Amino acid sequence: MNLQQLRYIHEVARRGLNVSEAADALFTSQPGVSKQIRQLETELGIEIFERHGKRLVAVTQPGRAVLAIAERVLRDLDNLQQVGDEFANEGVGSLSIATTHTQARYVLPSVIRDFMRRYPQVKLSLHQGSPRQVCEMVLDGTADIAIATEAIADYDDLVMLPCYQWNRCIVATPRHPILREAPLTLEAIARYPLITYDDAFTGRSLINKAFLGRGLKPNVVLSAIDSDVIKKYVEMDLGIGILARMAYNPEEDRRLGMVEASHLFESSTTRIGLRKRAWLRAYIYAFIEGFAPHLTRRIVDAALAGGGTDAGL
Amino acid sequence: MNLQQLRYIHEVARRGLNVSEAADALFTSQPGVSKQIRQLETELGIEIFERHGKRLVAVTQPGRAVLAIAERVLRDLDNLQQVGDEFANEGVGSLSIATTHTQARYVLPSVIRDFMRRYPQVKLSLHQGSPRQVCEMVLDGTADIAIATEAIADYDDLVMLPCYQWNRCIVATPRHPILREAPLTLEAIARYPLITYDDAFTGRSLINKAFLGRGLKPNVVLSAIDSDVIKKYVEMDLGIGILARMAYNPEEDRRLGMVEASHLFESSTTRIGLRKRAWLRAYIYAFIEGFAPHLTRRIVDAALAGGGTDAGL
DNA sequence: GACGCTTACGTTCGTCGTAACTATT
DNA sequence: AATAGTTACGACGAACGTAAGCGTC
Repeated sequence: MNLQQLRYIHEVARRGLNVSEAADALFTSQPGVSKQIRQLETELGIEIFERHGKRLVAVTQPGRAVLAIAERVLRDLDNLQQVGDEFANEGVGSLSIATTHTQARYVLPSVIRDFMRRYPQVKLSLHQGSPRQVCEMVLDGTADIAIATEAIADYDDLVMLPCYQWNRCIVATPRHPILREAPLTLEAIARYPLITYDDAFTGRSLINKAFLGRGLKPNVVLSAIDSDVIKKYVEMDLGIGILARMAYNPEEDRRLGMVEASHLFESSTTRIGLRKRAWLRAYIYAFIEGFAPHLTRRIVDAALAGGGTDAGL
Repeated sequence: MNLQQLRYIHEVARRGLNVSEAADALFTSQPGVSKQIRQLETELGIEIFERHGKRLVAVTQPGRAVLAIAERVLRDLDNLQQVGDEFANEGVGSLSIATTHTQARYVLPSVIRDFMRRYPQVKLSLHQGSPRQVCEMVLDGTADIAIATEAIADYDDLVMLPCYQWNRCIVATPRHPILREAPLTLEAIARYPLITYDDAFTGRSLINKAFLGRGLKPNVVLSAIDSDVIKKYVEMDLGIGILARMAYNPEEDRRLGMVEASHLFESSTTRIGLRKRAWLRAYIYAFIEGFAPHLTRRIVDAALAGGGTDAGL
């Protein structure tokens, strides 16, 4: 048994049981991969892949178990490399963050500025995507950490740590009557054309839920995946906007009026997502703590090791 | 990086940093081990071991991290082998149980009889030891599962699953006055010479606690590690015995009188201990469920994966 | 007939073990 | 002086790549 064999079966499984493709991806020859796989199967005394004649057509039941363990081993090898990098060159390295627009634009800038000041030698990269994409980037190693609000619970191999809670506000053109409603109600909001986030983004699900709970059918005329688009169209008076509170800045957004709407919606929790059992470089812990001060190294470690999710909050 | 290297550093660390000894244990040459370790260190870019001249004297800080991960990888390789064995030969294999006297003698016999009937092809072995030894047998792979009551909480790499609760009784010669005390009190018990379990065995800690809680100083004239010894000396009227309730059998123990004492002591919980993230053969799940019916495969798997300990009960 | 996996074979690279050497206690 | 680890070197074996063969779609 050796590591190559584990890499091979993993890649073959990942590539839809196509050995040739896997071989290419691993920069080696197809017969080599084929042979190593058979060898592993012989050694373990089981078939990992089901074959129709010569073609691989499925993963057997023991194969699934083997693949699951193999994957864990490969992740751990990654972790070993990480440990090496960490100590060989403390403070030097890279940090890849996958996140959504709202976080990247309105929440992270100050955190990142502080982080870059403290770790000038860390190459930071920011990948933007949907909450789902963001999680998958972490799973496949493209990113080290994910930051998002939605759709982020259903990955077995991710640990999700709550960072902060936030709620929404209503924005409209400065003299819009909605700004003078007191008290502000969902019914009042539902009377106007609405502009807000796309489904699956930035807590949109809780917006839907609130209206649904009162039997209201909001007239969403435009759904965007980012706050800036929403603001732009609200400025043009296409409708009123439901915006994440942190996306409104009285100085920048002088052309918009704003009223708090926290009492109308459940608050959303933004979370950090990490690969389970990952080994993190020291500066990653620092970044996390910079973003969510209650997430100390101790707490993060505990969550990474066990399954305990909602530590803190 | 390869698996040998991980095996080497693990064995060297385990053997007190003695490379020659590790080489012997791994049936290979000392220079080979030495070289592979250096190679791994070079590849990772760190020192795993601290050297004084040529001698290894300590594990460095990164070394600790590396060793921890390496160990996990090696365990996973073990698991792979297990998966192979399981599917290659379902129902054939071995099961090694590490436990203490009380369990082996009074609780397990019926469980094991049923198990052997159902899995005649499984070679069963029973290892007896102190609770601490029992846990260590599981950690180093000598045993698959540990069953014990005491001192079983403080191993990070073990998952402990509660199986059943039990309490104590008092045994004495048939006409002993303690048998007629009503209600039975700790004060009454403390008046007589006592025979009970050794510290660190069979819930002794809770016996101490009960007396201490009432400010009593029991006169323990003999502490044994097994129930049979206790009974024997109680028969000889050297004192009265505090015994695990399940160790008294009215038919076998006709020469002893017994009274319940559950109301005097906290009840103890006997637990099964498993290595975290172990891959278990199907019959092991069956054995566990035979012993503690609430510990279904689902529950055991959940506990093995995460850290969640006291599932059930 | 095109694509995809396996078998066969020669080359290469890596690992292992022996022996000689050096450092530590 | 003895014990323990490193360096050096030669031999073996395992893995790889190329080329040809066979099955499946």
